[in-house]
Amino acid sequence: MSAPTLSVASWNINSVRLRMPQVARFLTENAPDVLCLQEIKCQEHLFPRQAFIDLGYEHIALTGQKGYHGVATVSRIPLREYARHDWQDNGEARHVGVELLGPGEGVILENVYIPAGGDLPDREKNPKFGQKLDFLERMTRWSEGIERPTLLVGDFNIAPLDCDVYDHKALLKVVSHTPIEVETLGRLQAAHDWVDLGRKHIPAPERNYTWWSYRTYWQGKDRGRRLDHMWASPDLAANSTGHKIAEHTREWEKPSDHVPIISEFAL
Amino acid sequence: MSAPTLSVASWNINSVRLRMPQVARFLTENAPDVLCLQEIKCQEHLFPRQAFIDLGYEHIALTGQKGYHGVATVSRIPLREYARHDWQDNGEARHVGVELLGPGEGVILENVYIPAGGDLPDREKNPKFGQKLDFLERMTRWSEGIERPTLLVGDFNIAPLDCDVYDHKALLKVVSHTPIEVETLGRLQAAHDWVDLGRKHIPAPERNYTWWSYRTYWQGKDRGRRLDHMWASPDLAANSTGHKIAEHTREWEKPSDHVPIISEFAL
DNA sequence: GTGATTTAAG
DNA sequence: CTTAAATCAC
Repeated sequence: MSAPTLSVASWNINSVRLRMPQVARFLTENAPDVLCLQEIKCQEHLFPRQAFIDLGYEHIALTGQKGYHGVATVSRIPLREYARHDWQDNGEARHVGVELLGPGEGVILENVYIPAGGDLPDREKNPKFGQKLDFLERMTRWSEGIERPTLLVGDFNIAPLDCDVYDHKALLKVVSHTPIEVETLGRLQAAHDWVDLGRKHIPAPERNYTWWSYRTYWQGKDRGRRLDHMWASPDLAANSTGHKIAEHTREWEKPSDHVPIISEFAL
Repeated sequence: MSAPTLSVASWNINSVRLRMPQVARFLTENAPDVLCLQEIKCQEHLFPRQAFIDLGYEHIALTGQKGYHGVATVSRIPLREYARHDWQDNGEARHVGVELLGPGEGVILENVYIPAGGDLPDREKNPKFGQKLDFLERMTRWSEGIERPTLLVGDFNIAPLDCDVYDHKALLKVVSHTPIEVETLGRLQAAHDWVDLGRKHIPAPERNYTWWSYRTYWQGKDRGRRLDHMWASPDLAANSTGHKIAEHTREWEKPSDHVPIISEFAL
C-alpha cells in the first residue's frame, strides 16, 4: 500500500459554466484532491455547484462576481473557508483561502487571481498596471505574517524567469514579463521564502508554459508563457513530490487559454 | 416519365450563417428548385454563397444588411434579379424579386419579409405597428399593377384566418392577428386576387402553423401561428399542385422559430 | 480570439 | 427564448 498523498490542481478556466464539461473530464482523468479555479466568470449563485458535487467535489469555497474574475476551490476532502482577501482593494473577487480539514489537515490553500494589468506597462498611462503592482505589494505585506504551512496557487499573470516565456527579450516590455513585475513578484516570494514548485520539479530552463494566447495559438509557434504557479511555504514544500502541467487540455475543443497545473504532496 | 414541375420553398431561417447546416439538410432532403429565405441576418458579402453553390443552388439573388432582416432567393434554375422594393421606405433589406429563366420561365418570384410590427397594436404608441400597416399598403399599390404570373412568398408576420392561430380570441389583440392587420392584408390580397396556396391545398380550418415562439415552444402546447405564406397570381395558382409544411424542422437541434413551406407547380 | 453583458429585435 | 452587435476585459 502507498503512503497518503495530497494532490492539488489549479486552472484558470475562463468561464466555469461554459467549460464545465472540460472540468469534469479533467477531474475524471486526473482525480486531484482539490482543484482551484480562476476566472470562473459567474456570480456565486450561478456556480455549477451540483455538477461538482456529482463529481465528488462536494466541498466548495468560492467568491464570484458578474462577468469577470472570480475564483473557486472545490475539494474531495473537507475544508473550511478561511479568508477572502481584497488585495485589489476594490471589491473584486480574486481570492479565496481555505483550510484543509481531512488529509492534509492544517494546510492553508490560497487561491488567487492576480490582475492581468492591462496593456501598457506604465503606472501613469495605465492605472491597471499600477493596481497589479499594488496588489502584489499587499500580498507581500500579507506574506510576512504567515505562520502556517501554506500553498499559494493561481493565475499570477507574471512569468518570472527568462525561460518562462518563449522569447525573453521580445517580452521585456510586455505586461506579464516586465522587469518591474518580475522584481515586485520577487519581493513577494522573498517575504515568505515561498518555494516555486513549478521550478522545483521542472528546473529552469526547461520549458514550463501554462498559457498560450487565443490570438496567436493557432499559428502553432508555441508562444507560451508560465503565468500559473504554485508556491509553497518552505515546510510544506519539503513534502512536495511532484508537479505537472496538463498541457494537452489546450488542444481540447473550445479550450481555456490556460492549462491546469498539478502538485502532489506526501503527508 | 413525369410531367415537368417547379417546386418553391420559403423559410424564415433566423440567421442563415448560424443555420447553414440545417438549410443544407433541408435542401438535401426536399430538393426544391428554389428556396426563399428570410431573416438571413447578414450583409451580402457574408452570405454563405459557396455553401449554396456546393449544394447545387448556384443562382442567387439577395439583399442583406448587418444584423437584422435580409432575404435571399437561391435556385437550381437560372434566374434574373428583377427588383428590390423598399416597401418599408427606410432602406431595410426586406424584399428581392427574381424572374425564373429555366423551367418556370417567365414566372416572377417575390420574396418578402414583412415587418413584425412591434408589441403594441397601436400606431401612436408603437411606430413599428404603423410601419407594418404602411408596408402592406405599399404592397397593395404595387399589387394593383402586376401583369405577369407572380408568386409572392415569405414571412408575412400575419396569421389571417381564425384557424391560423392556436387561439383566435386570445390573439385578437396580439400583433400578427389583430383585425386591422387582417383587414389590411385582405386588401393586399384583393388587389391582385392573390390565391393563398396554403389554404388552397390545406383548407381551413385545418391546422396549418408555420411558426412557434421560442418563448413558449418548450411548453409543448402547440401554440403555433401561420405567419408564412405563398400567394400566387390566379393564372399561376391554377397550376399549383400541392403545398406542404416541413414542420419537423422545428424539432431539429437549435431550430429557427419558423418552418419551411413548399409549393409545387405543374409546368 | 474568446467570453460575458447589454441592447435591440423577434 | 434566441440572435446579432457593440462594449469591455483579458
